[in-house]
Amino acid sequence: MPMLPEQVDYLFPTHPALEDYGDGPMDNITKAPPLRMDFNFEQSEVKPEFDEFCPVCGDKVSGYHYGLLTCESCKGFFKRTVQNKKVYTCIENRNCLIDKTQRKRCPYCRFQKCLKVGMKLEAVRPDRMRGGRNKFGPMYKRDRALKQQQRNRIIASSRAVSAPGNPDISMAIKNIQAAASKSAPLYPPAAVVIRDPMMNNKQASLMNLAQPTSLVHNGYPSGVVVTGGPVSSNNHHQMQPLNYTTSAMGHPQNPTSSPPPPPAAPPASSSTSPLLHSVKSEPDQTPNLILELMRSEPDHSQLQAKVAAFLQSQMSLTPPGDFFSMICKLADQTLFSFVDWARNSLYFKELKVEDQMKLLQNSWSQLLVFDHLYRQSHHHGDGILLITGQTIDSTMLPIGLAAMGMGDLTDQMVRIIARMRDLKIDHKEYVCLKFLILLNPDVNTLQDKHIIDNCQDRISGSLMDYTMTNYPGINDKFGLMLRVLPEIRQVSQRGEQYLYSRHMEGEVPYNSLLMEMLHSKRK
DNA sequence: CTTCAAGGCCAA
DNA sequence: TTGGCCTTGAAG
Repeated sequence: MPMLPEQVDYLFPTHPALEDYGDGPMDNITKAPPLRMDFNFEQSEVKPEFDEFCPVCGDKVSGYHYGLLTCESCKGFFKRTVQNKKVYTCIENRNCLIDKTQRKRCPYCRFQKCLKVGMKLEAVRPDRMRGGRNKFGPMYKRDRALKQQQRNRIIASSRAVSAPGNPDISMAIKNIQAAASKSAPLYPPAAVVIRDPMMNNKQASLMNLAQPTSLVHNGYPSGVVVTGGPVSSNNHHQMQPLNYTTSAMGHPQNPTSSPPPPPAAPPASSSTSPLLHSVKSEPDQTPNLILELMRSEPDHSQLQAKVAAFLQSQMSLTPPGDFFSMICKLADQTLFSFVDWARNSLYFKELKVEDQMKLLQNSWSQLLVFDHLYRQSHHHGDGILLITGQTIDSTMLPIGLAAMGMGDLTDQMVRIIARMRDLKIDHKEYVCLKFLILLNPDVNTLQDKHIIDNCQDRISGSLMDYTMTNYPGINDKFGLMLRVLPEIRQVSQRGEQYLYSRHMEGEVPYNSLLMEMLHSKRK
């Protein structure tokens, strides 16, 4: 058990279970802007209230109870426990999972979790007086205001991250979510930031390491460095191996992007493949379909700068050294960019909203993993390269993974990166594979499965043409690339498990698209 | 007056 | 014992 915080002493000095109280993050409550998938972005005042989930068990929140938003049952449980000075014991290892279905199983762990998420003992009245208000009233009010503020901030940032010509990602998500809310109830985003005191030191040092020494600092106060923006193209040398480029036809959205990378194999060899000539665009031996797919690509420099700027804006809102929260926020922003990308991309944008929703729910984590691993496969320096262009110390990342029996997840990712590197997957292939991940015809109950089937075939065909033409030296590159995808899927599924575990421990920082996606599948 | 977070009640 | 619903009463 973590150390007792000083606050507990005056909170409830007489409670018999006191020595077991967790690290009650009393003042940590809720850096948690709700961002429901079916949230009304335009009219956020319509009903933002309690559209959240209990941080203890995930049930629906009924209001503020004893310091924070909880469900009715945990409110009652907490009240009974404190009023009656109940002492529970755990018959397991004091780490029982508390969720809506299992919360009755172990009152010991349930109460510990109540304390851990920040329910306040002193809000239970010793005199049992009814009605009225207590000293937490103003706090609830502040919290409400803070949530609203955060909500607005997220809306703003999601808009900022979206592509210049298509600024309304909110609308996209709203549309998609409207469909989702009919079918799949969404699960509990945590309302509370729980910091792991055991981790703070390591995390703090990690954040220090996160500053890429070679990048310009731009005068920001801490941590985040904005790189690779439209006017600082000389600062993103770390991204150069990424081959983030549009095709030779010159995409209008990418006026500042770096020059196209030479294919690993000489394009001249393509002339030996006369069968494919009819689908080739002459200048770079790329099938027209792939050039079309490339048009949907966001401008990387802008995306990088915007995500980095968002991260910077979040630094002040995140407890210092809370590395995990920052990574979640980073993933969240990346996810926003993927939703926006999908929404505006060839084929996908023509699909029914219900199908779009299902495809995104199926693929979001794979897209995140694939994007991340692709980036690493082109990164040859030390550490892990983030979408912002920063690098972090890779030795610090498996924190928590090993403890959850996922230590080999890192190994698996390293292996996949090595394979991707061997295969020399370039940016056009990356884009094709992204589409293949997104447009998965095997997702259940798709209305337009045949269309998606057809898209898969066309993209696969073009990708095969492209690899055979441009990488004749790599035997069956196409087939080998496709064989990476199941592994990506496996990693993403385990990643979701990991995220879910952290979430159930109340450690995922804020209600986010990330959490909504995570829960949309679990139902 | 309304709001809403306390405590209370009681069927399951 | 649980948890959904009810009653209360100070704050605004």
